[in-house]
Amino acid sequence: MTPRIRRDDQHQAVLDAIKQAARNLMAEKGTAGLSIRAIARRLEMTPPALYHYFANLDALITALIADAYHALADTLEAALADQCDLAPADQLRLLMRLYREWALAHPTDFTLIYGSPIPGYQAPVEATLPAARRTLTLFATISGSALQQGAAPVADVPAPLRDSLAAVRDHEGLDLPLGALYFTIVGWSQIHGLIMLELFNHLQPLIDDRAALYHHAVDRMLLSFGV
Amino acid sequence: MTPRIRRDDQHQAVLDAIKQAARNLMAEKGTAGLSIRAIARRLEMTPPALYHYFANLDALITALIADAYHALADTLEAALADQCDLAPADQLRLLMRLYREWALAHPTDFTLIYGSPIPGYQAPVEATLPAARRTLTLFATISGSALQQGAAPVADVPAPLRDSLAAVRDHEGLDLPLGALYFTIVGWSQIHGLIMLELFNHLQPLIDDRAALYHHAVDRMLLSFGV
DNA sequence: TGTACATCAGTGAACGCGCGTTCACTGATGTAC
DNA sequence: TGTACATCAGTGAACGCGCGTTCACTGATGTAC
Repeated sequence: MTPRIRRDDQHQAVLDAIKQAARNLMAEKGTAGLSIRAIARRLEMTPPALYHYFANLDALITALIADAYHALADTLEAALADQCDLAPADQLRLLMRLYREWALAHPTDFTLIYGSPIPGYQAPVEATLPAARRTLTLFATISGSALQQGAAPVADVPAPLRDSLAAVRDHEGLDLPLGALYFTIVGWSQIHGLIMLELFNHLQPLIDDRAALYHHAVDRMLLSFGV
Repeated sequence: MTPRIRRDDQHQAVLDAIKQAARNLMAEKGTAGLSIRAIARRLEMTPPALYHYFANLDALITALIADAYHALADTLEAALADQCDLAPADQLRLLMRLYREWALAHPTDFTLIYGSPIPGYQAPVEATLPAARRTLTLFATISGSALQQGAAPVADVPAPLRDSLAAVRDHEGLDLPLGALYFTIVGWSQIHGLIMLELFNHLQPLIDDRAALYHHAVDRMLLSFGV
């Protein structure tokens, strides 16, 4: 028995409980539900007790954002690890389907990371960017494989984008043609639009079968890149 | 002189001032700046005075949302009216460029209508949907012309979407092939994704020349539909 | 093993703040005859 | 044109609420010798 560790475990358990309570509150009342006092109430603690776990409300939000990015990346990576015998193009298709499904299954977390900025909160980039990049590099890696096997050659990269894309590639240590990265960012942005509109109920008055819309849009987008 | 009208004008002027103050506050502090008391403070009125102009805070927000939709549609319509001699495909390109430019020039309004729902506020659909549809039908109309003149035939519409699309077409009284409406919704959603990511600063760490990214993505998307 | 001490988790009271909304009211503007 | 009345805009006080954060504190848990 190493008591020191037991105390740390306890600390970690309460910390997790706080974050979970915060997530539940957000799911129920949106980002406005995110308050020190509301969380304390739910956990039957007093508000000041939370300050043993987070320096302040912003630190809590930052942790939730990082968690959400990681949860998304974990889900996608785990699902893909099970399917590594699939053809790269199908892996890509799967990835994009899972991206949407995660967003719809975790609207709160998805809104937290990709929705409007929370009023009065400014995310410290260094704390969240690495977590955010995980999903992007996963997309990029699979895209690279898929494009290599595609019928068409990798798309030409517009000149004004080359430097930025090369910087990202080098920073992430990716071994990919720039065209694959270009495709990744454009493709990801485009499917992202469908998801955001669906998540915020702008497609609901237009289309009943939004899954079909999404899947056809994905297929069409892949096709346009020769995947 | 018809005094009755002068009083109405006065009323309208104050009403406009309230909405403008609300927009300014939102631009400065985000949606959290939207409060009866803050607006009253800025206009050097007392908070209860605002209740002569709006039943409550929600009604004010609803008005702002409807205004934003109309402002966007007005801008696009006006710009296109000046360019009706342009080839339809170029009109479409222009429209998409203007859509992004309006979003970036009016981040507050754009976030209000397309960003995360405001906590505790539920938009009454009947008050905002018609305004929202103006932009969509504009896209659809131009798309229809562009596709008619395109090299490729109009895209096949996936079966699960046909009923929904036909319902929209009939409801809006549009005289278009369903393929044009399908293209409109997919295309609009996709460019919407690029804009949302840029607006919320998710592209900034990746791409410097985001206008180039957007314009190339638009061209590529149009190409994939044979425009 | 026992004891003195440090660390940590949590409490309860309090701070100052901003919020939406209501109410009874005053005074000005417009209307009807 | 003049007067009685209705309508409207705005005030000031008050309601009850929730918020983040600080502070001095108690009591338990773990550590060092």
